[in-house]
Amino acid sequence: METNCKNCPFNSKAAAMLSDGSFEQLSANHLVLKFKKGDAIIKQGMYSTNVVFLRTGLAKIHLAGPYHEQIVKLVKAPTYLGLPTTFGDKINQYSVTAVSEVEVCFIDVEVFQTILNENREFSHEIILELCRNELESFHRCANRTQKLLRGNFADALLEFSDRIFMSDTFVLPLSQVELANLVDTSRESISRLLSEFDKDGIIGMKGKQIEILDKKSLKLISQNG
Amino acid sequence: METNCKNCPFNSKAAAMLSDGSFEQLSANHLVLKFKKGDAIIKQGMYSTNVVFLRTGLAKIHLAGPYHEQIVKLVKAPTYLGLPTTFGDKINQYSVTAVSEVEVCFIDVEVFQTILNENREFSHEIILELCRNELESFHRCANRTQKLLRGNFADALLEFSDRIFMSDTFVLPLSQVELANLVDTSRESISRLLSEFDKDGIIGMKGKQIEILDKKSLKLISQNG
DNA sequence: ATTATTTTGTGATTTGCATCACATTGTCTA
DNA sequence: TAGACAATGTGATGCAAATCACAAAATAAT
Repeated sequence: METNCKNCPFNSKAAAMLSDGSFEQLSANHLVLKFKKGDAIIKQGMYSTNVVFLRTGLAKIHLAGPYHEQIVKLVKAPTYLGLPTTFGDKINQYSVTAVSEVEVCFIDVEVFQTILNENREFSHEIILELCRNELESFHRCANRTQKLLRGNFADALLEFSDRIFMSDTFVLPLSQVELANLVDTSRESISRLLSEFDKDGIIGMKGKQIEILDKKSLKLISQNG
Repeated sequence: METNCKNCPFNSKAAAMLSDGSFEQLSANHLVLKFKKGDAIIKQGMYSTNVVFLRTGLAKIHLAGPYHEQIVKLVKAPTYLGLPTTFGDKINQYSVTAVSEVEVCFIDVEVFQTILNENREFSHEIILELCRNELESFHRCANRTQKLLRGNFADALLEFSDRIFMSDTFVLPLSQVELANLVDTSRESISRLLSEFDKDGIIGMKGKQIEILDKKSLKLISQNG
């Protein structure tokens, strides 16, 4: 019943593709910007006519939920952001905020559209990426709602380790409040859980520096309560 | 903070488009089938090389969650189904089951691909539809996890009434177990909630026949606890 | 029709986690 | 280098909803 990266049928390619053929037309028409940790890259509710390509760094996708801000996911370069909003009514439907130093390209939708029209491979990759996102969303949502807190938080840690940083040691990229909004709990529960995992020798923690000591256990916790 | 259809920037078009220009090439290459309520149209884990177009009827998209089957959403014709799986490794990543009598077209991916390549408008519409789905997913997930049970169930009833049946009276398309799996609760809670809403005059209920008597209240419940 | 089997209704009990309420530490800034 | 403000740690309490445990309907099967 468990869902993880191994089950995922896709690997990201669309992002890397642009460096291939159609890069030239693009490079003349994009704007590269740097953002600092905490800066807003895309703001929900704002008008925008750009697609954003995250070149380097980490960002969080978040949106206003009924009661509090919801962090949908943490994304890592390279990836496209803001497609849904720019193709729609051009009002951003979610926010994206830099979580580390970040480099992004702002690409005008018209230009992006043109490339999409003229490059079948590219548009195919974009479709793939969107399909992948949809599936990911389904599974993420099913997990979040069915699993207990411990499992969800274990998942978050595993994702940081395996997908985001690809290392057993990393600095927590989010505050406890943000972690709570990512995993759908209270800040206090995150605090308690971190202490607990640390005490149980599952992770080592000094400040925001984390080391995954017992990935086996984490995976077990992910599967059970 | 509330998210509902009014906030949704998109309206479904891609599905209807095929009847336009590129319908001919398609009609020679598709297979129309009928399914009865309860029949599996797409089965998670099965190999498939078809895109499915739901022509008429209702279907549920569902997948194996960590602990029980999760109903992602109820969909209504016309819509495409199974894109993510057919574009990926051709293993269905979710199931789709008929919830009413249903007519579907099975379209070979190759053919679908060709149309996509040769028809920019169509491929654009597909991209739009996928973007729309992604946003919908985000919001749905944020709501499900943040709202209390009453709010979520109120939403489900409102969605049936406003989006699926477009009428204040309808027959519940799902069993209580299914409703529970859609709204992330236990079957018992659904039963209690239905009784409660009935007792409070918010809905009228005889068997599975439902009438929304007080939509105002339902919307209030949706917003608060 | 009559039995079997799946759905539904409703109480009693348990529990995971939010919430409240502070103490403590860490981080900016003037 | 204070002083201020934000981020964290941790206990005590409360509550929404799951779970357990059946009875009663409703459907399906024979």
